[in-house]
Amino acid sequence: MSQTVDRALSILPLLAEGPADLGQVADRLGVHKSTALRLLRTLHEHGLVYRQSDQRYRLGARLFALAQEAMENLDIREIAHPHLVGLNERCGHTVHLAVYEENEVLYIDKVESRYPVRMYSRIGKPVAITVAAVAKLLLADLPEAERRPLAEKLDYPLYTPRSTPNAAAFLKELAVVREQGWATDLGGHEESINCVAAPIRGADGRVAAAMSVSAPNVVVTAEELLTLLPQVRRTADAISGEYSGRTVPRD
Amino acid sequence: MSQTVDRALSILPLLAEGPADLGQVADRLGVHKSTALRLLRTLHEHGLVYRQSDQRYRLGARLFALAQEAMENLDIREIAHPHLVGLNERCGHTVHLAVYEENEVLYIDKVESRYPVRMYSRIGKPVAITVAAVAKLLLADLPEAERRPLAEKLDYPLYTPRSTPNAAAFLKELAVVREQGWATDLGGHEESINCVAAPIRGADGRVAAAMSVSAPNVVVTAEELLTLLPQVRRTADAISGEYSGRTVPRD
DNA sequence: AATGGACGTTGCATATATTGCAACGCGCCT
DNA sequence: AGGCGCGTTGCAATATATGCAACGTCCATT
Repeated sequence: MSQTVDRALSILPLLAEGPADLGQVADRLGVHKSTALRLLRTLHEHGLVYRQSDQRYRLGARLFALAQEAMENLDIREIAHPHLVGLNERCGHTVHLAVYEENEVLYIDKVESRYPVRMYSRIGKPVAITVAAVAKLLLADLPEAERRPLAEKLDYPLYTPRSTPNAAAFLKELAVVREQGWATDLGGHEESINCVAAPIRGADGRVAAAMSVSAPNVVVTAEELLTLLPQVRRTADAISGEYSGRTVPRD
Repeated sequence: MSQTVDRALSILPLLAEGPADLGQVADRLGVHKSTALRLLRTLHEHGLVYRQSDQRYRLGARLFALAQEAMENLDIREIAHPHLVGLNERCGHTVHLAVYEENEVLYIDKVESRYPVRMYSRIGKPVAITVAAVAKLLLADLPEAERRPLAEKLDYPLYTPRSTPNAAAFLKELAVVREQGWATDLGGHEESINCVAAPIRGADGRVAAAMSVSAPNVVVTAEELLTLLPQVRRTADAISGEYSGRTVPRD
């Protein structure tokens, strides 16, 4: 909509790939070097871009600060955090909190497993949307008109033989998940990792976030993990109650 | 330099404070609503801004993703991380990694204390530059021509009675730190928290990053914490060796 | 030591993209 | 119903971003 801003913002993902010099940036934007220079300068003034000692540009520090600050203002995260920690203390496994946003599901909080074997994930990173238990819950609650086109637009990478293979299977799974009110990922993303997840609902009853407990096979079997389901649901419900303003936090 | 981009980017910190609607954004930018709308739309297309269900804008998902990617490109972080974890396993306290960038010092990694009492800090957040042990190391190594003006430009907030009071005291402290090759913060930021820090150097001998161990008085006294100094320095040196390509990581 | 090239930077004229305005549509509350 | 607040759109005016060409600097090559 705004060409100048559009160009400037296009620089960011470009630099996310790695540092680049002025010429490279100008080329990839398809603009004159002087134009690229001025855009980079503006980004620089705002701290989004940093000029390292070899004169090349890379993403800047303020980006972290902004992301961090924004995180803190996601109030669902604030409300949920103590509950996630509590659950982690009780069961010991990795606990995740995720939300849906613009065709993506992303982790916004995480409490690490207290077992030595941990799973790989990062808050802020988009989730494997076709297999993750939290993603199933979040997508299952989308309006039909949004869910179907999205499902058909997605890629269905076969992380493992148990990964969701295609849109049809995914939509079927989502229907099951919506019905039962919880979801699992049994080795669909990484062969040896299982997850159980439950939805967190806002005042309007819509799914506002989802949380999960994950553990590798070497620590607990899938069956054992499933015995935690009631605990996970209780925790999610507690968060829902607080988030929707029905209950107050206990101190 | 570029008015349009400048305005657009000014929206980001504004939204970091919390969600805002179109009118608020326009007011704070000092532009017409229609202008603000178009800027927000462009930011939206790039995923930096998200429109929540109540129509208000807040920072979007791609910002998190970008911040993450930017982090990953800081290769010093990658190299240092296992060392930080190792040190944390040995001493149990909170371990921080920080770098200097554009008149700021910021944490880029952190391993949480294993004691129940933890200190408050966030990666991505600018550090209390006048008192933090890591900041002293990073600034102490700046060229004189850069260090002095910076020191004089800084504010010297009195977090505690032991905070660095002014530029003169700070520059003196930096000279000591540069000489001895390590730094401390003994209750200068928060009354009950002490830190010991050591520098990480690149191939050219310049300080590329700094790491610290922090613990509250209730866990260990300042004297006890200081006994960890050799360990901290060994860890920092190990990272330096690997970062500068002199040694190879042991696996 | 001299030369060539690559790269970043600046001033300037042009044209294009951005701006503010005014009007419209929509939902909400009185 | 009617008025108000808010977001949205088309348009004309002009402020603004753009590409160009020239310059400076650093580095590698002859």
